[in-house]
This record gives sequence, structure tokens and C-alpha cells, in this order.
Amino acid sequence: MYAVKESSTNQLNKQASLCKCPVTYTLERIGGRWKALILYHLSGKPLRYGELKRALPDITEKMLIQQLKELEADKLLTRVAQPVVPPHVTYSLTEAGAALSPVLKAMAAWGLNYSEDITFNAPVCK
Amino acid sequence: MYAVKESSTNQLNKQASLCKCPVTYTLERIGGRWKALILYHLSGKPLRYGELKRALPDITEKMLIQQLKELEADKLLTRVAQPVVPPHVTYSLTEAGAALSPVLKAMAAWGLNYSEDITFNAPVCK
DNA sequence: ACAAGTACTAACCAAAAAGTAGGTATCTAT
DNA sequence: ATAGATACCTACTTTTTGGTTAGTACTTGT
Repeated sequence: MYAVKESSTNQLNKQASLCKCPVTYTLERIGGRWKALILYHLSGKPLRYGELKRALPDITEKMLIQQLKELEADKLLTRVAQPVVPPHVTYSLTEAGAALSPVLKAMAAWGLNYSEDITFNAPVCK
Repeated sequence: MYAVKESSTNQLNKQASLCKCPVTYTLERIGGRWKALILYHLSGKPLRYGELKRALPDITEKMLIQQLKELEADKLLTRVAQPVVPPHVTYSLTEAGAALSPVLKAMAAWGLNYSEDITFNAPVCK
């Protein structure tokens, strides 16, 4: 996790967009290659770190941890670590995270409808 | 518009995600800093290039054109150029683009509900 | 003759996102 | 004694996204 350069035009436009449009705000929270997929997998039930990792075979550990940390910081999910050894950590959706379900559903519906060019194999986010 | 490196892990994961999850598919189409904002502005009525530019004062011309070209290639909007001089070009949503409205609405609703930290000034995407 | 408006295009560079390759500590089973 | 499992962490590099600056051609208004 690198520091962002707060004075960059990119950052300024980002902040401006966030205050202008709640859609952009939402996009900032669930955008990127992995976040929607993580949220989807947690939508059924809470999962341990290792379960998530096996559910998302292509993600690297660095990416998984990084995305989980960001989602936690954004209060979309909760991390519960039991102080045992070997470690036992569970991730689950917060209310805000669970409330994204209609958004994911709307996106899934559109994606399924308007993509003649692609056949989805699995899983279909619901 | 630079060429992407098709053999990169990034690209491979992107393609894999696209085939695995319609949510990711949708996200790829409307993600980024500007696309949702452009779609929002066109949702009311078709606009000329210059009108869009004035509606989005912070976007640079390069970004605007680039996003418009990508949205056009993805068949979310249509570009109609009248062969006159000075040029007269109009952008409007396709059916697929208009069908994104429930998605944008769901995102706007979530964004408005779960952002105590931010007050949106305008415009509120609907 | 010159500025302003139309809708772009291209070369270049900075910043962010994503990926690679290694590492940590503790415990249990072999 | 070593291997595998638990859940991470760090330094680094590659790839992609976004931004800066300059330019095009043609017409109308001053």
C-alpha cells in the first residue's frame, strides 16, 4: 500500500467527483478487479481468509489482503481474528456491505443481458 | 490510447474475471473516473460534444474524447456527426446505455445512504 | 488580418493499480 | 528434523490510467 500523492490532479478530480456524484462514490468503493468478486463470495456467508483464497484462485495473497483491508477501512466488511495459534480470521459483510446487494444484482442483470459476446461460466453474482 | 499488453497477468486476470462474473463485466464498462458521469449527463437528452465539455468542466478534452470513444466502441452510446463545417456532433445513449439507468440508480441510492462522511453538492445521478 | 468557435489528434509523462518474489511466526503431524 | 498449514508482510517491478501540452482544419464575426 503506497501513499497517494494528494496534490495530483488525479486526486483532486477524484475528490471532486466523489462530492459531485454518489454513483462515482459507490464506484470508488467497489471498483477494481477484485472487490465485487470478494463481496459476492461473502454475500452467502462469512468466510475465513483461507476459504476466500481458495474461492478466488487467481488472486495473489498481496492483492487479497490489500482489497480486504480497503474494504474493511471502508466499513464494507468486518474482520474478526480469534487470538489462537494457528490464526483463525473470519471476514463478513457489514450492513453497508450487505446493502450493496441490489447494486450487484442490477449490475449482474445488465451484464447478463447486454453481453452477446461473452458466455459466463461461473459464478453468477446474485 | 496506448496498446495493452495482451500477455500480461493483469490482462489475463481481467479476461478471466469478465467470463466469471457479469458484475465485473459491467464494472469494466462503466468504471473509471468519468464514464458514469458522462452516462448521467446523456441520460436526460443527447448532447453535443461542446455541451458535454461544458457540463464536465474538470475533464480534459483528451479524457472526454477517449471515454466517448470507448463508450461508443462498447455500444453504450452513439455518435452522430453532421457533415457540416463547423462540425456538429451529437452523442446519445443506445438502448444498452439507457438500460444502465437502474444500475446507476442503485449505486446512487447506496452512495447517498452510506456516506455519512460526504455531502454531495450536485448533480445527483438519477 | 486576426480572434474565437467547431470537434478533434498526437507525443509525452506522472500517478495509480496490479503483480512478483520473497519473507515472518507458531503449531501439528510425520 | 522437516513439511505443511495458519494468516499475513515487505520491497520491488510491470501495466494501465489519467493528465499536460501542443497542434490540426475550416468558418464566422470584428
